[in-house]
Amino acid sequence: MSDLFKAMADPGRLKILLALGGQEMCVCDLAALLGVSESAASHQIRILRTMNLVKNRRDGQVLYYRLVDDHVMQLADVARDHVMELAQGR
Amino acid sequence: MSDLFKAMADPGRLKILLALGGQEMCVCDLAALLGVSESAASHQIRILRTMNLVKNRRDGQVLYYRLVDDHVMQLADVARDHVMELAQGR
DNA sequence: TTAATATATGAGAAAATATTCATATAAGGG
DNA sequence: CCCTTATATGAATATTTTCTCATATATTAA
Repeated sequence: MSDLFKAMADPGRLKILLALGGQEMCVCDLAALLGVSESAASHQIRILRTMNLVKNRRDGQVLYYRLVDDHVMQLADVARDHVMELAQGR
Repeated sequence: MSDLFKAMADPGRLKILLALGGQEMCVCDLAALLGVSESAASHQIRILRTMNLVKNRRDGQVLYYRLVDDHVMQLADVARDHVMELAQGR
């Protein structure tokens, strides 16, 4: 379980996951989204792949990534609630 | 949001949080639970305190820690589901 | 088959995190 | 008061993680 949270614990990886909740994206899109090199984006998405949070589909030269299931979005929803409630309380 | 996941991304901190879901515990209990020094446990719980995941109550010399709200347990439940489903699928 | 593009990966440098050890604070008991 | 216990914290070290750069693989186009 802590590995799952670790996968979501990096701001870049979390951005990737949230983006993939809305649509498929390739590595180059993700690199642009994060403002990092494609190599760095590839290293990050490899972690998400290794942990079975995302899977891909090849279309020609391009690999399109998406979430494997809905748990990531559920986790994000709860986390958002938590953060919003904290922000309220001050 | 990624900070919240980061707090839960360390196996020791996650153990602490899960334990505190069931009952209040002091630092020395937590150190024993994790099998680490009380100093190390204190450093870890400070992170959880700083991130507003736990709060404490003093009773004499002892500080009893507990979760601030139910979000942590909700996150743990979803994470558990995810991990179990993965384990099924192979 | 060669060249070009997209992605993956290994090795090492750089950055972040955890642990240990020493010391500090806070409370209670003699 | 001093002593003990519980916890906190700072600094240094140890460990882990992320990024960069070079190179490898896969696919398509020429």
